[in-house]
Amino acid sequence: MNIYVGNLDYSVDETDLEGFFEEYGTVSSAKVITDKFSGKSKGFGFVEMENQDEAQKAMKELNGASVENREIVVNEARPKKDNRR
DNA sequence: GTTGAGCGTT
Repeated sequence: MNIYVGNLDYSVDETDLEGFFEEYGTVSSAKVITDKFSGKSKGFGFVEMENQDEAQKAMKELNGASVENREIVVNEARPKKDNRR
């Protein structure tokens, strides 16, 4: 299961992301997208979970969750190669 | 500051 996490605060990194999702299941990988030139976070990231069941539960629980004064958005990720900017 | 690469680049 590939999960998109948006509206992240810039202070949130992939370690934090993984921590959030680990509470609901096994995280195979977590990533926060950062601008390669400026090094700034783009404010979104991705989490991959092995168990789809847990992934959905995590999405449900974490979507709209407040972290660092922001409400994060969690849903299934889009295909990477098909639509990237 | 919202869907992952990277060249040049922000």
